[in-house]
Amino acid sequence: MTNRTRRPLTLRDVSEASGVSEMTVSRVLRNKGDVSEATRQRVQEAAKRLGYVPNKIAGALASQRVNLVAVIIPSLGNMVFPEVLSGISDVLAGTSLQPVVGVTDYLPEKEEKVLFEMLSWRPSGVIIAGIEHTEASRAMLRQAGCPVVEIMDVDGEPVDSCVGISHRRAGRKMAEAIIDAGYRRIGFLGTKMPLDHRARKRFEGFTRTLAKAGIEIADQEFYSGGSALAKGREMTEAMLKRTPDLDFLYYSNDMIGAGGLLYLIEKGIDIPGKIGLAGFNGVELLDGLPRRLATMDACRREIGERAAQILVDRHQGAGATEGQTIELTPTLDYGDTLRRSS
Amino acid sequence: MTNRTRRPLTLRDVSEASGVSEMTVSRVLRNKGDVSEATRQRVQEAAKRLGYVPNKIAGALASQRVNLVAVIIPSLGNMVFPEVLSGISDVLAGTSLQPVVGVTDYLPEKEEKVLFEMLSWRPSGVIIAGIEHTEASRAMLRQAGCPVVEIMDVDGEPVDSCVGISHRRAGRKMAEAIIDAGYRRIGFLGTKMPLDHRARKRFEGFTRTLAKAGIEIADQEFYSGGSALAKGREMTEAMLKRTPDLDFLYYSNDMIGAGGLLYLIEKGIDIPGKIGLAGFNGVELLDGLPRRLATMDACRREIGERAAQILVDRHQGAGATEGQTIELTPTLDYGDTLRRSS
DNA sequence: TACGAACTTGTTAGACCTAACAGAAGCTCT
DNA sequence: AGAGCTTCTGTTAGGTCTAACAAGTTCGTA
Repeated sequence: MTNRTRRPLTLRDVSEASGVSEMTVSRVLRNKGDVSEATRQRVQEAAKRLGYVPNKIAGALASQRVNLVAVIIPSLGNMVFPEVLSGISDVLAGTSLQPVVGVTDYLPEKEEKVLFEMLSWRPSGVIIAGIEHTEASRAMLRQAGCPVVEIMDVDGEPVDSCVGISHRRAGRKMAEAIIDAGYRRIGFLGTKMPLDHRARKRFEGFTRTLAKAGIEIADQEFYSGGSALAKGREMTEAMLKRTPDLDFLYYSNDMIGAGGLLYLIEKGIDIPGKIGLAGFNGVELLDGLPRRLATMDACRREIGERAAQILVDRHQGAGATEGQTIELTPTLDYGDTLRRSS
Repeated sequence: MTNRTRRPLTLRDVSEASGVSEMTVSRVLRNKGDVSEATRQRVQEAAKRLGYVPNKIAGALASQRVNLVAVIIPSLGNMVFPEVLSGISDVLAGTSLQPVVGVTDYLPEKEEKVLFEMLSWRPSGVIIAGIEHTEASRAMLRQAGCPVVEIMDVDGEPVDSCVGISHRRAGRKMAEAIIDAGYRRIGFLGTKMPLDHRARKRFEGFTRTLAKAGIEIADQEFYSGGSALAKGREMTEAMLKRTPDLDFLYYSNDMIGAGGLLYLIEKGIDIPGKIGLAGFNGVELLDGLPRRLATMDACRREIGERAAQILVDRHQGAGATEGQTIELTPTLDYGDTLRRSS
């Protein structure tokens, strides 16, 4: 049906095929400006017949508009960022904006590279995870000439706008709930990632609050690599062997928490009586476990939505405020593994 | 430090700042062509000082080269596609090519839209999940003027190249293993997704092979939405209540399989003696379960790598063959939930 | 000294599209 | 009839960069 030429089609081909100027074809294809119904029909028919696909490269250069939003996140390998992404996509779906994602693997140098790469496409906005960046990255963001939204975390100085939760506060809140429930011998299990600032801040908020109550972390262990679920299991076993009198385990993410939970259930240990557990993130996965792990929802979807909405508003020029910070409040879910204080 | 002008910088700004022509600046910035060391230094210094970020839009238009690879997948919401993606990224990381991903949500119309969108950026290659597409999508792929690799599935007629496994064969292989192990009353649990062709093909291969051995699926149930782990649990419970004499459950994916496994362990049922279980995909998650679910690895990472490699080869023009199909062979992992035949 | 090669830089002409304006044709209203 | 609209289409001039070629410079050598 469609002809099999190798030369890519241009507006000119469509204009010749339909006997009007390139400009008119452009107007039809973008639904912009007045074109008579008859002409519109003819042009559309020709474009479809030829299989013409507009060249956005040229369009973007000419119009100085690239309806792309750069979304820069550390990883796709756990459920947290895909969920943020889906919040973003949903909001952008109703607009002319389109997300393009880049992954940094939690490496600042890679973030710098990805950011540079992205900015060289002159996007209409940037959504970037975290509030800690290299000085070069911050300079690029400042110079970008488009709205920038830093997400996930609000503990720090954003370049422009910011949507997230306070991880320090989240750590604090969890510590308070644990203390109120009467637990005293507390172990911490987390990832060995000095560059995961959010995990670090939660840990800081957590330990600081315990310290104020005169409690010190009784044991801690960090892992890297491998299946999080398996690691949670192994680390829990190891830690309880080492420090058998622990009465609470706080995991830096739900996945390792789930591993620990499964291990303890298997061992027939009384949860949350003899030992309490909590994770972080509120991943959907937890719904299917034999018992629901206590966790704290990080508002991931909403973060994505709000961040995207900021860009949409500012794109439309609607007196949208520059530099606003939106702090969301994570909710604590006691699940079945954390005693209630009362 | 950097000046805070709103007007975006161009080559001209750098050329004026360093006193050479735009062309020379371009050469320095792309590391192409001979430029004296002295000039190179001066230009680089100026570019850095101004904070210049090249405009790829213009570059791509002028050079007729866009080093982007469109990667089109149905979803980011389970572990399978991120793993394919990471295979792709790893291979492309060593080249000038860069992946850009689009998500279709298993919707053919959305696939068409995403594909159109992607092609309008004139990518250097397309990697697209699945081998079933609308006629319009197939036409676009044929016309794309760049290499196309369809991935995950080889049961069908690819437009160009193809890397994947045969899901029919995978279903058959699993059925054979189950029959060999002596199971006879078999239940199937899957997703309610008429558009997930790969799951459908596995199911077909599975039932057909059972039929040849004179066995019919004793019960089946399909779900949609919700936490897969929880669904697996619920469906397993419901099915065993309805059809208590089942001696095997085949799940269309590992996540619901894991849910079923946890449920059965909880009930203290003898696995794989009284009842056997198997899933599909070989997700890393399974490593952390109390028992390892039988599964079949779908070679996801390797599929991503091979697909990317094809594009790289063809991009380099290396007498790379057009239209090749690479069929990988999934391996059956008996885990702890499927008796061995011998 | 003149010639060619090697190296370095500049000039010109696009790549394909859109913004802005210009012009033609038809209409309404006084 | 002519002014003033509206509706439709075309023309021109970019947007920013790169390919291809042209031209200058330096150097070694016959």
